[in-house]
Amino acid sequence: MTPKVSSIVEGDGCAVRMIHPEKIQRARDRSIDIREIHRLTAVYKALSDPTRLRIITALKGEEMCVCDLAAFLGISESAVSHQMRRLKDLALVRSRRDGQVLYYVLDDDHVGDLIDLGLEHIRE
Amino acid sequence: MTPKVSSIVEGDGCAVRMIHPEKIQRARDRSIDIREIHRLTAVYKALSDPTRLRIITALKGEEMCVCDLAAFLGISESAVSHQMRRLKDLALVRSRRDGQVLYYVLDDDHVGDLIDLGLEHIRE
DNA sequence: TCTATATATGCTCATATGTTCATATATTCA
DNA sequence: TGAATATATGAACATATGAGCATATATAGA
Repeated sequence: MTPKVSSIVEGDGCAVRMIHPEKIQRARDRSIDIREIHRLTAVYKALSDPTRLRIITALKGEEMCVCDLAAFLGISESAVSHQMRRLKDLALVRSRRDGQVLYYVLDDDHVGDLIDLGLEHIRE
Repeated sequence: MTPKVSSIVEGDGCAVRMIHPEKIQRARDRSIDIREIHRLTAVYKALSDPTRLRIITALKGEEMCVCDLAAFLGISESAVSHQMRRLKDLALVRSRRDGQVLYYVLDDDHVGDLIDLGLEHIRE
């Protein structure tokens, strides 16, 4: 099969080369809304850092406070706090205050599931 | 419940503050091997960029070549090629050559599952 | 109110990342 | 073999990111 190049000219005047216009059209048809793409990448980004991933796997078991997470991870409490803020902004964790201590928990089972599925992938 | 701070001194001579030593121990007990952590973060990192995520969702439907992906995404073929290399290094895609054209496919159903689960998470 | 403790925040720096441009490689066809 | 096409690669650059330090806020207890 010899593919034939078809070129179209876009609105901005730039020629765009495409070999299979129908494939491109189908890709557009099944594409996910760009806002969802960005929210999705934000979630994966949260899981894409070793520190954050270790935090999340730790929280998969039970709630923990900043101080204990810092001891578990071997990094400063400030660094943990920065990461917790990110995770909180993404609604992956939520906190519960008991006196001076903030306990963090996973906000959602999906997060744990994502990690389990990822593990399954790399272990196969 | 008033937590009591216990401090231990680590091998390097630094005092580490911990409120719940038993929580830290349990977190250690259930912790994932650090090598797996890094492989896992690499996979999530692959999904954490809008361009790559759109590439993967496009390939969820059918195989596509660099040229068509570039047209679909609206970015240069070089940029696509760089990303395909990353995805290939992570074994998320594989390629099939037909003449001058390289067709990429998802190498693994898990990747698609990861995305579906992520979508479920953000849509709930 | 004053002090101690637990966590958060702003700033900064080193490093990582994504894209572009120019160039290289690989394949097809004349 | 030489030209054209499809993709890959390397260097450069702008931006993003994670962590540390200093400082701020919040809560508890004296």
